[in-house]
Amino acid sequence: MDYNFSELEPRWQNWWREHGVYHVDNAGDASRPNGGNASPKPHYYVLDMFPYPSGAGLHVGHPLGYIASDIYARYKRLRGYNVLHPMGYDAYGLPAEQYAIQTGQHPAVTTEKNIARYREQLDKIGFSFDWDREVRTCDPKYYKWTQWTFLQLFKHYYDNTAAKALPIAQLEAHFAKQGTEGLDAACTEEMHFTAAEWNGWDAVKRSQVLMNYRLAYLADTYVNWCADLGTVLANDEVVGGLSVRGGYPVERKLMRQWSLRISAYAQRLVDGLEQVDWTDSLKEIQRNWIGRSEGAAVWFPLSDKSDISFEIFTTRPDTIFGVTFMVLCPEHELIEQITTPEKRDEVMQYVTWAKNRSERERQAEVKKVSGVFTGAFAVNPLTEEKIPIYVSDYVLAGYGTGAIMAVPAHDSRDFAFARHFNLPIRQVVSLEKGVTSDPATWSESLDAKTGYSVNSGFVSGMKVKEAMAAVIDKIEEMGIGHRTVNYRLRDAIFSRQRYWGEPFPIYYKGGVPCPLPEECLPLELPEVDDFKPTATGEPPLGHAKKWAWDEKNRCVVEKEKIDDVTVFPLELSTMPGFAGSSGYYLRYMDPGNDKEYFGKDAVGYWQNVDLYVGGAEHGTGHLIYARFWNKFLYDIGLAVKEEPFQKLINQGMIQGRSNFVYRSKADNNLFVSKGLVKSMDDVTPIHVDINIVDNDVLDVEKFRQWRPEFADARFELEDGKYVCGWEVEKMSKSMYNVQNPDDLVARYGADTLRLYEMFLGPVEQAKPWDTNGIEGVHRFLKKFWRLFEGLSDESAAKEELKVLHQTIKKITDDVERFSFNTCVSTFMICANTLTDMKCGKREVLEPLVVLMAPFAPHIAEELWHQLGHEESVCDAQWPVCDDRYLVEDTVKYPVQFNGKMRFTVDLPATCTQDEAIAAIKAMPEGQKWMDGKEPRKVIFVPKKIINIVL
RNA sequence: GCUCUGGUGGUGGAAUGGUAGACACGAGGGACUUAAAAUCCCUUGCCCGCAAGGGCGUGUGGGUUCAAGUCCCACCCGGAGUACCA
Repeated sequence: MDYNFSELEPRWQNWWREHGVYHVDNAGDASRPNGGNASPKPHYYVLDMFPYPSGAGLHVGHPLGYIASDIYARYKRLRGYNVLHPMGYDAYGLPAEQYAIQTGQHPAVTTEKNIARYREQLDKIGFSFDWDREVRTCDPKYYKWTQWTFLQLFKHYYDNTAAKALPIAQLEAHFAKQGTEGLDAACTEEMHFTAAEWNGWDAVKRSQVLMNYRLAYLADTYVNWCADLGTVLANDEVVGGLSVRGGYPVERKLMRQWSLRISAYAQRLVDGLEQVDWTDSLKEIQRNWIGRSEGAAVWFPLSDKSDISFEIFTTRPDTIFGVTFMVLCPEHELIEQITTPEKRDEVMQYVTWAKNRSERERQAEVKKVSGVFTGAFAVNPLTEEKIPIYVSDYVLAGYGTGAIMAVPAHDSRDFAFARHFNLPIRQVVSLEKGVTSDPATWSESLDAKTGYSVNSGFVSGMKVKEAMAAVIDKIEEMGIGHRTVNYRLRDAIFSRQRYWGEPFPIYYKGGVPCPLPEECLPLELPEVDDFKPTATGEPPLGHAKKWAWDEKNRCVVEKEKIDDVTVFPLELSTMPGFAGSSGYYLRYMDPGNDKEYFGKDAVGYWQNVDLYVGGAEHGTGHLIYARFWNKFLYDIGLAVKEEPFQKLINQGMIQGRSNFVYRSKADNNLFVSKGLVKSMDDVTPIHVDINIVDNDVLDVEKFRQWRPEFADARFELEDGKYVCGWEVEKMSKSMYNVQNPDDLVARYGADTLRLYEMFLGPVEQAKPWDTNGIEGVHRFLKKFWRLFEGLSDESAAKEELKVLHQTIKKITDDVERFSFNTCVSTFMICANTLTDMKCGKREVLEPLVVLMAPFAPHIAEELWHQLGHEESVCDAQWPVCDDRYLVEDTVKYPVQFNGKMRFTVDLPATCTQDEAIAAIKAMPEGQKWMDGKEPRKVIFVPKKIINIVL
């Protein structure tokens, strides 16, 4: 019987579903249908980044990571683990809403449709997902807990002393007792007040103060406003001044928005990277994004109004003797106060200009120097020198204090500014002790943190590192500054002026945001008749008729009923895409729970994700948010591990491989085969659909049918074939290089697709999709199948068992290190060898089926049952390598002379160095290369190599 | 600019300091067949040579080592991240 994948694959997929083969229980969890499985099995959690179900469906790049994780999940299960391997959908998002604006189709409808399509595609590939645990971020039963977490964030603040989140009530108690005295908490701006002041304030004032501390807070902040999307965006959603989604321009704008005080967790987010098993490059991406830098905060007083001073941050306190000017960012609040009357117009003009520039203009003109003198002077606290204060947009409002001390000799930006405005440049660091030169002759500043201080008072002669410490000590002693750490990481803007997202469980009572009672969650997304902003510029929820909170009856009511007595307006923004994806991995542990986010037993059992697989593009977004979310849930006692993802693998992007035909410029109907193109100037390359090209050979008939304008195309063929050119590009519709997995499953079967995706190369590496090799993998499966046609119960020969155990060893090692491409090769080698040996012994083939099961589950399940088993191969036992079968009597030694390999020699495994040399001397080849000389040195590595140095 | 990656046949890739190119694809040749599909066999890094054999080869140049694709230094090229972060 032939290998009939198209019959066998759907049959087993049904069987798995009917038998609930992929259903997973939490140990001892009585809420599960079968009362829980209290097995002593160790647990293992394998997770894929869940997909956003786009309208285009899956292409061949999406399942790459899913296949890898599925192999590992199945492998772990065969090794006796209780494996959690769930899947769901990141179902809220911009594209569905943009589509709704264009077509009027409700996002819920398109999302539902897209999910169905994704599911259909996923099912065909034979994954071992436990679909009973599916989550969708747009499902009220799910987003109830997203909203709930938001409320907890709203109700907590971050206590730096305790280094964790604590309830707001505790903060209120602190204020009532001692004001801000003794408080070290993360906040938007430093506040100082007494208990008496606090106790005297009314509820509105108190709520404003508390807002300064809440982990989810409402504040006027500079946000990334994208007019085309009609919403604000988080920093990681903007690249180069354009929105990641859609590529629309983004500008800075001061707006009142919800934010998450993720910066409070910056240090823990850095520290946590030490505990996880991620690639160095990904950890580096996160470290860069968090951008921790150590330095000093120093107060500089004004020279004429010494009661006014302002704080700067510097990483180079050692260069304080080289400060020749100060710079404030255009948004700095002191500008108004300090600018001298005669400079006022000029400064205000500059500030207005700088503030109105778009992000993109600013970034595009980084090299251009601009700025203006305020007329005011500061005093260098260490030198008592009077130094001018400038305003320039190269100082950013969002970092540090928005003010700097400029040391042009040792900072390239300050250097450029000084050169432009003709400001003095003073050298205070030199590479060689005491050796200086005239900075006027320099072409660039000396930025390196190495060398020695010069011209620097009491630190002159010290090494830079020592000088830094000495200056900080001095500043602290003088009480004008202190050692400090700054982070680049900004708080995450959490509002979106959008429809298709989680509504905030917040209503406004006299302008004061109030949380909905937790028992009233979820606050369901209302219906609107228009997905665009309202005429007055409100977000789409402004169109909702029933969108007000009745405090008394605790329910959502019609907007007309708003009286600001018992019925109040609800928040009109919705949450961003990362809200729902930040904690989904925890929900999978206990997806049906309607009392809690997830049960204590469930999280106690599964702990955290052992293996997380997904794209590296989430390095600065999702992976930061999720870690933050998890740490917060850890602080409030829900999560049990501080880091959510123990090990993480980034699957490489699959690029498209485009094919081209070459149209003659002289004859618009003539297409020249690639080998016959003399010069690319004579032809126009045209993208051609890869589905009508096979091994770079064009199907000319299909090409004529492909598009009407090619109906009577003529071809210049080589060897009777039209050969196409190719190039690696992004996989996209417009390049006609999108490969749909369904087509391949139909043609070769899911097992072939799975093996082929793995065979393509290392999972983590980016690689072009090229269908050319898929035949080889398919041939292998047919060969493997044929081995079973000669199935016999005879006992296997030693040599046959050796092949088996070599394979067991190699596959086990390679799966452990996620080297799935070499696993496929190993299977091929094994099948080739056994075919040559004509080995159909059950003793050999049965364990082999188990080894294959994670990779090609359908064929494995079929053969497993043909071998007489009733249970699924998923629950078989992973074979163990027995080293006894691997011992060799003889070893084929490569023999090197002076490090160059010359020939090989078969020697007994027990051979000693002297015996080996004697044997080599006895051989004609040995004599030839010895050339009558005696070895000066011999390196003999038993069972590896012999190197003779002459 | 900075950080991280990667650079090996015609192609995808293998090689965890020890025979570079496993395993595949493609290409060439052959067997079976009326023919095709399927299957099987041989050749296939480059150069010299009929062959036996030899030389050269992992981006470039140095180095460490008995031995380097692998480790170290410098440089060149591609990809990704980030970008006035004081």
